[in-house]
Amino acid sequence: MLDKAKDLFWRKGYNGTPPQDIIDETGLSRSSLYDTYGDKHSLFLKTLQRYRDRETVAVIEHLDKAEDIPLAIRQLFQETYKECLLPRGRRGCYMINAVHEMVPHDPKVETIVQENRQATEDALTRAIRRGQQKGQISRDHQSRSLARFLLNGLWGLTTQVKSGIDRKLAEDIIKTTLSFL
Amino acid sequence: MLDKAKDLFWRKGYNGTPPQDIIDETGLSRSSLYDTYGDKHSLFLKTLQRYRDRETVAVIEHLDKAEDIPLAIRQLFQETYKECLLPRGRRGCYMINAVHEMVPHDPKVETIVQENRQATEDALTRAIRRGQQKGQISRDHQSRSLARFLLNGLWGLTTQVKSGIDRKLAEDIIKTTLSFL
DNA sequence: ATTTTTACGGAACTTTTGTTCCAATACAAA
DNA sequence: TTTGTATTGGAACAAAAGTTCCGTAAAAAT
Repeated sequence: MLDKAKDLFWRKGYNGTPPQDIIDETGLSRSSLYDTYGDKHSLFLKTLQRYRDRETVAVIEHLDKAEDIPLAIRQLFQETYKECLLPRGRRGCYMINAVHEMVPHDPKVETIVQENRQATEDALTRAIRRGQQKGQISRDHQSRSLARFLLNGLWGLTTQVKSGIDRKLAEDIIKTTLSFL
Repeated sequence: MLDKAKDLFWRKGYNGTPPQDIIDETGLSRSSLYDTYGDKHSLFLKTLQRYRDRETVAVIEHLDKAEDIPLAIRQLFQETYKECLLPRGRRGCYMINAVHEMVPHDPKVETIVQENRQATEDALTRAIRRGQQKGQISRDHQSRSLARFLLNGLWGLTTQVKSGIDRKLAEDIIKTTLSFL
């Protein structure tokens, strides 16, 4: 159920998804929806937390378990690219959509997004530090600065994909970005 | 008038700005608003075109006139940072807000955004090519690839600022990104 | 088997949103 | 001065959004 609601919010945004759509998509009754999840805003928060608990945690594990760090980072970029496109058309990244639609006027969403951002930066930093120790990644910059740089490129990529760039362009961006490691 | 409407859309988004707010902010009467600008969507398109005709054109001129290319690019990043914050709080970049809120389901907005993106990429490419000829910028990558890379970093930055990163973090990202030129 | 809890269908209600209409007023051109 | 043209204030409307309520049915617990 939460996944279906998440999918709707993902593709059409929070404001673009009326309760009726959620009811149609999930098959849940109107009253059950409100009884179980509270109002629409609470429901959205639950889907956002669910996203963090699944997707973000998976990314962090992926990085923490990686042996070949440059490869793991390349995979992260490529997976992010795919996730922004599928299924059913350009939809961007759930967290970053939330940044744009909700963060400036929604403290609860802001908190989740910032925690999420920080956790990802930390995981990237750990991975890069290990990569530097292994000699897989340049030591010209501090691991944390590189992590921030990569995260910035990743966030840029999600927006570019949503704006409609084609696959070749995306790969050129990824290639150039990763060449600096 | 268009600037006041633009400012509202910028801070609160298209869906977050009801006609009443536009009326209150501009002092225009309800009927004049609809007589002069058509419906809300047409009004939004006009503000977006206005943004392109002013801000984007200014960026392109800035790049095309620059002598010290790395400096000009640094200024572009720093100006973008400021523009995302002021006035009246984090608001991001007008074009990129439009990407997130409108592009996936609005062909007219999509067209404007893509033209805008392409024009900026082209201007960055010209500037980088000149910088490479002058020996100010590394020739390790093609000018167009570097331009795409920078644009990606710029778009990432606008989102990060909107998400609430502080000044130091923004400067670290800018510094690392520009160090690869 | 009976009580308690949970879920459902659907009517109904309040706001908000986006838009139109019209009569009255100001303004410009003739 | 008259005549035509914008501009305004504001009422009014239809549709959509978000939420609540309630009587009934299904499920679980006792």
